Amino acid sequence: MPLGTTQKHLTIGELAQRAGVGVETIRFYERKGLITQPVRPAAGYRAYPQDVVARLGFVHEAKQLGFTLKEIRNLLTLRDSPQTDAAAVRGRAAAKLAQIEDGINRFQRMRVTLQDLLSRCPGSGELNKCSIVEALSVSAPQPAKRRSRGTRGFPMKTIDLTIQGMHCEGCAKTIEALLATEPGVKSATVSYGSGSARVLFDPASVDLPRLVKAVERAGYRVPESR
Amino acid sequence: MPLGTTQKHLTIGELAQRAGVGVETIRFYERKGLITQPVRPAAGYRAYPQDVVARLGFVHEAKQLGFTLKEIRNLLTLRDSPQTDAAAVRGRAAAKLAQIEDGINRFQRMRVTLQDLLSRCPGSGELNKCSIVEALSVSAPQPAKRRSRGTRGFPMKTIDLTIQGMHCEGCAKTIEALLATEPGVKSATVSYGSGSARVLFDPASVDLPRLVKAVERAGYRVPESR
DNA sequence: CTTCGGTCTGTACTACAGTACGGAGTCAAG
DNA sequence: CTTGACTCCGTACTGTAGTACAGACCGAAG
Repeated sequence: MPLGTTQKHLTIGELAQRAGVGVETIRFYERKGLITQPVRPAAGYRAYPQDVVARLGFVHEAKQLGFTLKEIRNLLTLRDSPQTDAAAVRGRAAAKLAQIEDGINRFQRMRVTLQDLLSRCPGSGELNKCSIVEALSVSAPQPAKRRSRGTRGFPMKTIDLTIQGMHCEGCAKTIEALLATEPGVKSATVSYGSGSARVLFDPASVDLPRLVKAVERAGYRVPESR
Repeated sequence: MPLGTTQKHLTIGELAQRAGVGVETIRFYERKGLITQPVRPAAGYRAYPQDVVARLGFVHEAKQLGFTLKEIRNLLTLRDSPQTDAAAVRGRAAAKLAQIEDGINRFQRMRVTLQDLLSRCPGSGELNKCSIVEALSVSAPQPAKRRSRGTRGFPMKTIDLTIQGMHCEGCAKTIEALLATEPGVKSATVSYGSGSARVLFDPASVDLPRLVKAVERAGYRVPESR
């Protein structure tokens, strides 16, 4: 048995091991107020009660959900005080959800643009023919601030299109990217195996014949069945 | 007219204005190697040719696509040398796309968990009845290191699963997110209209019965056809 | 000729989540 | 009683993308 009287207490190293983090991290969390300074019986060595392991588990889980350490500290403070109402915690979680959804939307926009650029860039050859360099070189920097979001509320629908003429997963990827660039299309997945495309779109603004034409222009066939 | 002989050259302030960034930012980019030190005719003042505006536009656009400044510097270096092949740029863009898709998946997993927690937490009342606090308090930290990347090279395949019991697009979204959290699943799209899920997965690591079970646990039926 | 704004350099600071290190002290086992 | 592992504290450093500021210098207009 190490120090800390019985097995009722843990040294910082033991705690770190059980919590799956580094020793330095625990002291860092202490500085940040996530865990309180434990009692120090033996010559200044920290002696932790076991429930701190669970506390660190809480920190770990909350981190997985995207909470920052500062937010986790607040969450823990709420949890520690018995008169806290669940609504307080719920509110924090809802706010974090909103943040995450914002993040997803930002990423999704990048993804669509990149897919589009990739689909139009030849695999090799002269640089100035590459859509990527070209698109980025479009100099349209705003001297003033620009704000213009929108697209809240989602009456999104899904549709499947049969596609003929694909000969590998690569073709599927190409069509996917191509569809994603069309106005009104939120996302598109194409399966080579089943020879079909699934498109998530806004029925108010999408132009179906246009989508079909775009796919056909790329060298594939879209039978008019649906 | 300010200094810099004619309007052929810009002072740092003018450049900053046209590019829509701060003066400090331009000098910061210079330190980072994104733009080269311009000539200094008048008493050490930087005099920029106009094409630097476009260069800063490139930086701005690339940032929007998620490239870091370091990556943008490499992109610019490629663009600056005439013998660069488009494949080099394409490769960078493809890598960034993969990173972004990773990010989307991570966020999506957070989103699902948070939505789930929120749906089960009462709007108010005693804290210990709140699913959020409860779920986070589950102490299951790994004592050992967990490393298990891999997944480079992509023998990804697509599969369609029939799903019964959905009653709106919301159900589809739920299943989508749920599938995305399973190991080996790269992405999943579910169509309420056609009652099926399309899963992009790594055949080497995915556990199909596990996926089916996950969907069934959520209250839907998956006929064993395929 | 003075003043006001712009520019110069270098360093320090922000947020985020840790990691690393030096030098000292301590614990338990051989 | 020595050795090796552990712990202490404080500070400095990582990477990302800037922002802020001090003190000096410069150019043009009143």
